[in-house]
Amino acid sequence: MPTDAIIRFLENYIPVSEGEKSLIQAPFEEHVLKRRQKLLRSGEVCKAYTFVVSGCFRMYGVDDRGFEHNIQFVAENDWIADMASFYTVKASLLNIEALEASRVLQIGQADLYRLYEEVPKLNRIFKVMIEHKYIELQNRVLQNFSSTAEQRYLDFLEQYKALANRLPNTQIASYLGITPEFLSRIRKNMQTKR
Amino acid sequence: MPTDAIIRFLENYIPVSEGEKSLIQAPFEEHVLKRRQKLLRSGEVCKAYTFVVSGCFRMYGVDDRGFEHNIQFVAENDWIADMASFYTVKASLLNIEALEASRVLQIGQADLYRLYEEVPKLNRIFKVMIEHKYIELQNRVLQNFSSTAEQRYLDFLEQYKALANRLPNTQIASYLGITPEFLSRIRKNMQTKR
DNA sequence: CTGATTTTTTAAACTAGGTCAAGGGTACCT
DNA sequence: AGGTACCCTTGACCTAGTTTAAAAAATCAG
Repeated sequence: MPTDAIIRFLENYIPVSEGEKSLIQAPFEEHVLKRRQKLLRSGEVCKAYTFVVSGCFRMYGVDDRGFEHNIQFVAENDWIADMASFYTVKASLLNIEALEASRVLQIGQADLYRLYEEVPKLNRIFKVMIEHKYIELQNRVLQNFSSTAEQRYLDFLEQYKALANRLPNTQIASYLGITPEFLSRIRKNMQTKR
Repeated sequence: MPTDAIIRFLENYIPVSEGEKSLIQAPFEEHVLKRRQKLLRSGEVCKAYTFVVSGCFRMYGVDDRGFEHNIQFVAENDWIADMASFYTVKASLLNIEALEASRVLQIGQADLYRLYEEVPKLNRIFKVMIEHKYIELQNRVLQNFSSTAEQRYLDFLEQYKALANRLPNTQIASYLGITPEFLSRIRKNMQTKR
């Protein structure tokens, strides 16, 4: 069953009984996406919390000049949602797009809130999960202090080794907040250094 | 009682019974800080979750060249902690420093975890609280996309009107990721524009 | 296998923001 | 009242990263 992956994920935090398992698994719906297809478009309300079974997504915003800026990448066995939009039920400023053909499981607001009631320990699990997400985001902010773009690129490669190979450099540049042209120059520079 | 402020804060989320109130209030310890005094130094483990009763703090990191970068400001009726260090019990990369004479209430890890058991609804409240913190941090990341420093400064003034008046411009510059000199130039420019 | 789309690289001109150095203002401590 | 520490501003010069444009390389869909 594809929802087994969710249970495995949750059990990394706290064990879950058989009865709870079926309660949890029931409301999730499976979806298959092609490369480039979107889970969320800015302007829409983010109506679902998404678990990635396979594939890879980027979450990005668009600035006033139309440039895209990646905020995070999410691959298999992780969750993605625009929490700001999901919890406030307001239009999202973000987009979520598949970078590869992907398979996901989604749960809507109403179902998730019902689950919180039926399986109260989910509050604890999701609290911890969001703490992890917060820490990850804070590390992203901290990383941006490393003054030069080259250092940030090296940090990125170290932290997301596995992912980095799957991502086009244009996407990485957008994450680092530089142009693809400049990233290309950084890479060239790094070669001649060693 | 100073811990009443905490109850008022929690009741913004979910009502709390009298019995729960005293359970919650018991473990908090009050501390008074002078301007410049630190709640947390990088290298230490963040051992306490702090509620600000009055005053104002900045959380900042220091880059490899010794420059400080403010990550967030927190004023009265809000919480501050380095979650990364608090929850992982590892050395923090951050500092927390009073920008004004301040009064705080602190709870340690062990006490907080015991409280989560005694008053399970705190899991729900803290989950929501951390969601809010996450959203705030994500907005910070998004705001940084507004390409020019001037736009980011205007956004900051709009979002933190009240706080902005209390903060020296050097601190604001450090938050915006620019030098105080350049912020000064932006401000001069804005005057001549209108 | 092939044409089409996307990605990566190069290079030259340009700009936002940084650096360094110095002067003046303000607030607090004693 | 006077000193010390902090804060804000200004100017001249410098550099990391952008822009634009164009071509080479890689990847994808049919």
